[in-house]
Amino acid sequence: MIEELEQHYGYLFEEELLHEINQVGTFKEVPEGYRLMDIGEYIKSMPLLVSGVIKILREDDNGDELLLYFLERGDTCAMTLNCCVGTKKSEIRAIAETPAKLIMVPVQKMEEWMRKYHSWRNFILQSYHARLKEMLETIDTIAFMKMDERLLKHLRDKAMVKNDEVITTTHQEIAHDLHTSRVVISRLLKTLENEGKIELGRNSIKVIDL
Amino acid sequence: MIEELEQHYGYLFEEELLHEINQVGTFKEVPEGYRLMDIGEYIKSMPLLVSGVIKILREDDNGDELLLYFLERGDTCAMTLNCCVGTKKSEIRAIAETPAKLIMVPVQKMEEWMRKYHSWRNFILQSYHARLKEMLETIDTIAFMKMDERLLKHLRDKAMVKNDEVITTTHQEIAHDLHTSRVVISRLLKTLENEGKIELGRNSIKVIDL
DNA sequence: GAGCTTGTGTAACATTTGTTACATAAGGGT
DNA sequence: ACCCTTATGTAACAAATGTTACACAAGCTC
Repeated sequence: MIEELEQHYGYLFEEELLHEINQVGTFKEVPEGYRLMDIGEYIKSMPLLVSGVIKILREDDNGDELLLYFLERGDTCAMTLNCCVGTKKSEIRAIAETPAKLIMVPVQKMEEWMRKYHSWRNFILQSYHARLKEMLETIDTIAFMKMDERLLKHLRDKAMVKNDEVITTTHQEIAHDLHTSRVVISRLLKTLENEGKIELGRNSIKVIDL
Repeated sequence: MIEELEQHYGYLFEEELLHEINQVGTFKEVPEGYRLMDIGEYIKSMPLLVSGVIKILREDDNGDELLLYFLERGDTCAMTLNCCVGTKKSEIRAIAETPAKLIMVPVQKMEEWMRKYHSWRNFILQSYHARLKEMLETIDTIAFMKMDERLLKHLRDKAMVKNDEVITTTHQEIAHDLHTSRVVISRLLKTLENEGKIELGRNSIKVIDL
């Protein structure tokens, strides 16, 4: 595991902290679609994302879902950070959007490292900062944008994190992520295609002007 | 200032930290409607709210507004916390919803106290936690609820923080907070009144079943 | 190729929300 | 009392989004 650590977090953390992480952390490799965390589950460890993309979802009481944001390499889940202060249950669902590699660190170390390592404190604060900004962006999106704009943004975001202009997905899945119906998505996608912004195929969407 | 501090933060912070806050902090008292912070403004100090209610707003490029949440006594603004790590410009607007008293602490102390005081670390993490939860609730509200539900929730929230079942406001102001039009609010309010959930007056709304 | 499942296209309609326009009321100032 | 500003009520219509229903196509299995 030490190589993965050095490679992706070496520039962030002190030698000593890297050593500690290496000692108590466990390496985890998950396939696409793997559910890393679900709403109401107890959080026992926090993930440091080494590679891959994780999508973070919110669900209401009726089972309606909404995509909050994507996590990429170097990110950690801020909701997990809360474990050591407030509720220990997850408020969100985390699904591997691509195959992913993670280092899982026991949450008990959080506070100890906060005291000992300047770089860890910074990392945690940075993470909170990043997550709050992403939440703000999510709010902007759902509060101020109409569905066609949200859809196009979603496609671009997805193409971005996957690093591929061709997205492999179904209209149904997009509808879930954006919390609307499949018919609405099909309709809007067709419009976007007519406008020359995307090209539609079965199980695939090519985003033209990224 | 020391009495205010003792009274509202005494149970939270160590004696020594209280002393430091008292030394470097400045006391601030603002009237209702006072704009404490605006989007794009530079953040030089973080507020510890002693009394009153602050409303936190988001605005998009077109000047459309949306109420994010209310801050109450004992809260601080998590967006301010970011100042010492990321951007130094505010992402949000903060308006005094009631007359309010605050202690303003220079942001430079943040990191120093994070190192020195266990209670400060906890306070900061707790604040982030609370803010993230509030952001999630805001997202739930705008993503999953229809306007009539949002409106009723808003009225109840407002009655709650103001500690008064009679809300003094205009339809126009509510429309701004919920990012919709005055006509829509008037319409829905009238429906709520017919359902016996509220009583309407000029410049006032009485919430029946809190 | 027949039969199945899954994904997509589209029409017709319902509901929700937003917009425009105007009437009227409430209260303040003179 | 009269004028003015601000707040509210309501109708009529427009636009966006959600729902239901169904046709058909693509790919898979047998």
